[in-house]
Amino acid sequence: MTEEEKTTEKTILDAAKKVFLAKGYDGARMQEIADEAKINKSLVHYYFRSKDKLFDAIFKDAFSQFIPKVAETMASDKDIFEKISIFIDTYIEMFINNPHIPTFILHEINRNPDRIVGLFKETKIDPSVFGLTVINEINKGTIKPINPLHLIINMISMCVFPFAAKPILKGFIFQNNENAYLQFIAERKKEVTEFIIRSIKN
Amino acid sequence: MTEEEKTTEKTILDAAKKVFLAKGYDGARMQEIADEAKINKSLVHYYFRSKDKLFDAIFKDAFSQFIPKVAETMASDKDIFEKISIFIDTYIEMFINNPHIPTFILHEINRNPDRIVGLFKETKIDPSVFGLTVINEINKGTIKPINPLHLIINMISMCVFPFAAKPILKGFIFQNNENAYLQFIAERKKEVTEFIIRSIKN
DNA sequence: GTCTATATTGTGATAGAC
DNA sequence: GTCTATCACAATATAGAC
Repeated sequence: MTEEEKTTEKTILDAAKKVFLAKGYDGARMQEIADEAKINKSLVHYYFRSKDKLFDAIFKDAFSQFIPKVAETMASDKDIFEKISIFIDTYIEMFINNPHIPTFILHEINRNPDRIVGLFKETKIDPSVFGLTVINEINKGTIKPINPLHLIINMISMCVFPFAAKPILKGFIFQNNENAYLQFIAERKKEVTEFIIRSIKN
Repeated sequence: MTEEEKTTEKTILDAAKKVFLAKGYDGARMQEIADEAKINKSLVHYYFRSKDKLFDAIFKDAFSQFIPKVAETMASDKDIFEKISIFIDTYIEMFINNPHIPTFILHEINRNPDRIVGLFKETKIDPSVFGLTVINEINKGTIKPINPLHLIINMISMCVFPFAAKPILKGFIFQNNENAYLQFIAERKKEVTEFIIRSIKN
C-alpha cells in the first residue's frame, strides 16, 4: 500500500470513524458514511457486511485510546510527581487531537454495557500497576496516604470531563468562543497537575 | 389531582424520561415509551404531538439538574470548606438518585450544541457567584491562589465522571459487582472533598 | 470491485371510529 | 380521550448487471 493511495477499506473506516464519533451508533447513517467516504452505499456493506460490524471496528479503536496506558509511564524511573505530570499532559493532548472520543465512549458504553466484558481480554491493561506505584510512594513518605483508585479516577475525571462537556463550557462560559475554550483546555495541563500534586505531596 | 391517580400526561412524561435517559433521543422509540407508560402509542402523539416536543420537555428538566445550583450554597455564611463539602455531597447524592443524567446530558448536548443558546435564558445561574466567593477567600488568605474556573470544573469533573463511566468502573474494576461500585461512589463524597481541600487550604 | 435497483422492515405521525 | 388501522418515508441490507 503506497502512501498516496488509501485503500477503499481504509477510506471507509476513516469516514465511519468521523460519523460514528460525532453522532453515535443510533444517530449515524450508512448513507452519511458513504457520502463522507465519497463512495457508493453498497460498497460499505460489501466491505463490512453490516452497520454493527463496521461500528465494532471503530469502537474498539476508540476505546483503546480512552483507556490510558499508565503502565509504561509508571514503570519508568522518574519520580511520582513527574509521572503524574506526564500522564496528565499526554492524556489531555490526546483528547485535543481526538475531541469526540470522551462523549462517544461514555455514551456507547452506557448504551451497551455488556461490550465491556469482551474488551476485558483485548486491552492489556493491568489496573494494579498504578495502585502499587502509589502505595510504594506512600510507604516512602513522598505522598500522603490516599486510596489509589480514588486518585486515578480523580486524575482521569479532570482530564476527560472538560472535553465531554465542551458545548456547555464553550456556550455557557466562553460565549461560543472556540479559542477561549481551547486556551482553557491548554491551561489545564499545568493547572490539573499542580492541583493534584498540591493535594498529595508530603 | 389526587395523589393516587397520576394524570396521563404525567404518566407519559415519567415513561419518556426513563426511556430517553437510558437510550438517548436517537435510540429511543415512541413505541417503547408507550409500552413503558402502558398506554397506546397514539396517545403519546395526542399529548405531545411529536417526539421532538416530548424530548424537549425531558431534556430541559434533566439539564436543570445537571447544572449545579451553587448560588444558594455560596451565599450562606458557612466557611468556604464547608460550602465545598456541601456542594460535593448534594451533587453526588443527586446523581445517585438520577444515575443516567450525566451521560444523557453530555451526549445530547454534543448531538445538538445549539440547544445551549436557548437554555441560557431559562437557567437562572450566575457563573460569577462562585468565582467571586473564591477570590474573596484568596484575598482573605484562607485558600491558596487558584483560578476559580479551573477549581469549579475540577469539582464538577470529579462528581460527574464516575457516573458517566459507570459501566467501565463496574466492569473493569469491580467485576460487575454493583454494590462494590455503589460503595466506591459513596466513599467519594468524603474522598473528593478532602482531596480538594488539601489542595487549596492555606 | 463498483454500480443501480429493490426488497424488507422499522418508525414517526395521522385519520377516523367509538 | 382512547383505540385500530394505516400512511409515508427512512434505513439497513441484498440481488444482480457490468
